[in-house]
Amino acid sequence: MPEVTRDLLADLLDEIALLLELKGENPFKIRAYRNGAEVVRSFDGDIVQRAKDDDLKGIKGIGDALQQKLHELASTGLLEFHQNLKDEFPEGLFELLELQGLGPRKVKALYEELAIASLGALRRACEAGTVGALAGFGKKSEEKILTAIDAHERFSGRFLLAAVAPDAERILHLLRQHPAVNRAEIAGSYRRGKETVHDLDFLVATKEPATLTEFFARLEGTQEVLAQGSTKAAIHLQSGLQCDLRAISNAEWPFALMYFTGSKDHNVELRSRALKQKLTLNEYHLAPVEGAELEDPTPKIKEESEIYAEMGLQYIEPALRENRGEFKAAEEGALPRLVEQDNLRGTFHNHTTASDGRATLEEMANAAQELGLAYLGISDHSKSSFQANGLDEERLLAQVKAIRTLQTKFDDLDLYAGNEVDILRDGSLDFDDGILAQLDYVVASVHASFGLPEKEMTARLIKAMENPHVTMLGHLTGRLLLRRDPYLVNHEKIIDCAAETKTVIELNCSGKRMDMDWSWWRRARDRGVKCSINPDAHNVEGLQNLHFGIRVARKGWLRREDIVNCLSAVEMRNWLQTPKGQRD
DNA sequence: GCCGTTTTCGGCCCGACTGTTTTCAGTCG
Repeated sequence: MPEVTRDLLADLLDEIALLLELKGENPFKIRAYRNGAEVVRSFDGDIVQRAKDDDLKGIKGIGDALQQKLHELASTGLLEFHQNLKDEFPEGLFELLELQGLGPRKVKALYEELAIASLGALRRACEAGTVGALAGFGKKSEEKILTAIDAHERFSGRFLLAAVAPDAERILHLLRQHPAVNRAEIAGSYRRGKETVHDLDFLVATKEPATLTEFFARLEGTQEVLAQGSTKAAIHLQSGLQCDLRAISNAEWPFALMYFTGSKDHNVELRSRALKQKLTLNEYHLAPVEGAELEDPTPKIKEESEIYAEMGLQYIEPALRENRGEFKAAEEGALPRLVEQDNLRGTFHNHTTASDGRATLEEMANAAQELGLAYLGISDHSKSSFQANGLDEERLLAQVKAIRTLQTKFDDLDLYAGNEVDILRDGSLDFDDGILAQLDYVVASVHASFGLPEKEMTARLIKAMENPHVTMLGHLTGRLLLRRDPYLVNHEKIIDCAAETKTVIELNCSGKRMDMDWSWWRRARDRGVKCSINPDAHNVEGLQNLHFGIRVARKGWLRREDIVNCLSAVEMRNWLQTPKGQRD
């Protein structure tokens, strides 16, 4: 039986939704399952235990049917309803659904009419012309499907935030320079600060929309034009990244910016709130519903914030727009003042050539100074990470000495000597306390034995956090975005333990990690856990990732006061000298 | 399948683009 986790419950509900779509079920039933998955993902509490105990009553979005199914799944690890559904379709259909332009209806038709159930079979059928003969398909469809299969094979379809940022900012700059453009912005998940994006959504306010879609379709670096109309265009860049453009008028700007920023769930909630005020909201206006005796607020709204104001809400920052409690907070005027890039004063988890870094201690220090940081912590790997040339006791103590010596060359940059110490399989640490006590701080991380069951992995991390020398926990789940799944950890228990032991949790903002995930930070914050935004830099450029760390921290509702590396140099010195258990 | 300060039944957000169609279905966001 697979281990039952929150993600397992949520993913299974999503999969049911997909299967029901293939069956052609009632779309609202499908939505109910998708919504249920989201409720499970964002539930504040031990949803797995609640499901096991059949104690889900009263959770909004989880009705009788989902309660029963979640209970069955959590207590047995299986769900008969899901198994039966799954048996109706071959596995390969899921792959077909990932293709651009193919939805459940078309996949269903291909399967039922032509028995196509794999990418290979689909490619052959398109090449043979049998797909084009199908009702609802034609010559063009065959070509598009073949192109989509090619794209699918080349790219997984998602990209790291850090990887798309250069293209994103380049194109935004070009749009803003265009003489017919009044305003331009990148909306979508990029604006919301998601750690990976599927595409980039550009928005321009202009009097000449068709000129802009034309301009956009001819951008340098374009591999292929997917669509080009009078107000909308879509391209594939050579990197495989899809970029969409919407061209709208000045008057529509605030509505379109909000609409295309999403998230989808945020928009749905906003629209339904508008309806309760007898207003209808879309990407063009906020207008009274038909028959309502109300003044149309549209003409006076010039900025996004005024839409929220009109609906009696505090302005909700894009980072928070995930329908995870931001509406309730905005209603109560209780939204946090989010941390900003300027608030950051230093950083801790960084490597040098002493282990697997590519820059020397001195190069890293110079780079930190150039970035305007007030302090820099060095934490190379410990001896068990032999693959990363981890330091043994002798080399570590020599490094501490080197850091103290280098410090004499810097007046306005404090250097801290730390270590990224391996948490061994049983939760003990790679160095004994006598060694750790000689360091300014310690990051404790897992680098091996990823496959432990959740309970053991959680106990392993908790044991490490209970060590008084462990300042912070490094990359909590070890995930590598788009490459390696996180190992199993009970986030709730880790967060509670961090609060109790005053252990900081790292927000590892290496582009491929962004770990702990943004969705957990609000909970951690509410329990008084502090965050350290660390780039896990292995070279000088790696320090730049702090910028993305701030974006993800904002997404996690974090304020300046929740982040230890927003402390000033003096405050940090005091903080590190205070025994762990007595720290704020 | 979920939900209820209009409702326990009848709603559930909505518009642009494409291709296959002659008025619309499917997909996407």
